[in-house]
Amino acid sequence: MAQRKRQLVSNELTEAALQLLASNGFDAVTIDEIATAAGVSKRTFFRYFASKEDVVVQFLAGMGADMHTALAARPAGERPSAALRHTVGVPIATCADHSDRALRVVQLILRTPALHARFLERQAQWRDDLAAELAHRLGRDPGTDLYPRLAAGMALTAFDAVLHRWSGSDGAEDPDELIDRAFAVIAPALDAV
Amino acid sequence: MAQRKRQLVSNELTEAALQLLASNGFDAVTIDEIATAAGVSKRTFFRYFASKEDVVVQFLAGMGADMHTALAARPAGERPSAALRHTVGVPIATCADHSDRALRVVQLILRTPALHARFLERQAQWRDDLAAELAHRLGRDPGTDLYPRLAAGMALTAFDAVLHRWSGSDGAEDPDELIDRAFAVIAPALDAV
DNA sequence: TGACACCTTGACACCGAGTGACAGCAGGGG
DNA sequence: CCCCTGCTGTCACTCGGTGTCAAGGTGTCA
Repeated sequence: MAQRKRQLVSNELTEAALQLLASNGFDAVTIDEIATAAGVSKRTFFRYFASKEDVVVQFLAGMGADMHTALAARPAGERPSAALRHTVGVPIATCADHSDRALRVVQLILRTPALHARFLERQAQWRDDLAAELAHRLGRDPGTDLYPRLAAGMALTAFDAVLHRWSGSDGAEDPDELIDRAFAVIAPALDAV
Repeated sequence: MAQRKRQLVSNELTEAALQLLASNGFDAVTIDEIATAAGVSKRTFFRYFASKEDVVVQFLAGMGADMHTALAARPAGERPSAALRHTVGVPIATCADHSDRALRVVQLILRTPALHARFLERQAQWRDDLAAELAHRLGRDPGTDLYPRLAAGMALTAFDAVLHRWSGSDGAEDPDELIDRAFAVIAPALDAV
């Protein structure tokens, strides 16, 4: 009961925030306005989201965990380029599925410096997680070997480039094809011993 | 005359900020404290720096421009891996030269989420600049070709990994050797047609 | 049904980052 | 000597974010 109500209020808040921020710009909207639009108080907003950026970036919250589990689930002997391509494919597929909303959110993030910074911070966290998983997967020591961190960074660089192009083309370009082209570029480095 | 005084106040502010932030932590120091320590008012602080993060991150301000000009100065026929390795070598050399101060600043940035986010934002700007220069250099169209953005991203991934290791080892590891090892990993992708 | 505990909420006060406006104070040139 | 310019401190203000407290709804047990 209480859980469902919490989820309801959270959705209401996210809905109001996304609509207001996307149409008026990030800085022109105050948290009081978002909260009022959702029918709650400013104090309640901060009981659901840690910051103004959070209500937007949390939209991409599960992606990190999704990628980590996706990488862990790949067959053991698979080449790193293939494993990472499927890993990065997970959040991209999520975007493509909800392309209407995801596109608006991504464009808002990439165009707003404060949001972009938070997004990059989250990506850095993803990179650390993927690097740890890769090191474990390949039996490499992350303390002395640069490869895991570099490989995870390259995969996320590809992810970022694809996202950038996808948002720049207003969703016209096919994300899956873009990933394939990006991984064709970085694969030689990922698979070289 | 006025210019020299401006520079003097700016240095005073940076000095006070770096010392206070490094010893007390980013969140525990207010701008009033920094300004008072430098002998000016809070309002004057904001006439020199746009934000609390800025006073730390601006320490790395020139690096972006330095890398851009360094890349533009490389011989035309040089392989991308070699050109980018020298490009990334510039800010690393700057760090190594002022290793005492640079190390403290980098460690502060990597350990403080707000600073890390701003730093990543700045790196993203560098990547855009380097990608544009690379595209111009190689005669590629950045509108359709993913390579320039990916190559710049990989080079900065290497930069980031090196910085991380350098700061994690308290400056014990040799940055130049770390870059060489990192570029040995990513070079196959940079130089593949 | 009533009493109790628990959770959520709004109201209020508060702090710190950041900005706009204004007045005062230096120095440099006429 | 005066005026113009640039820098500065003060003040008042907005907004993001947090701690506290009292009030209201809900579920449980007797």
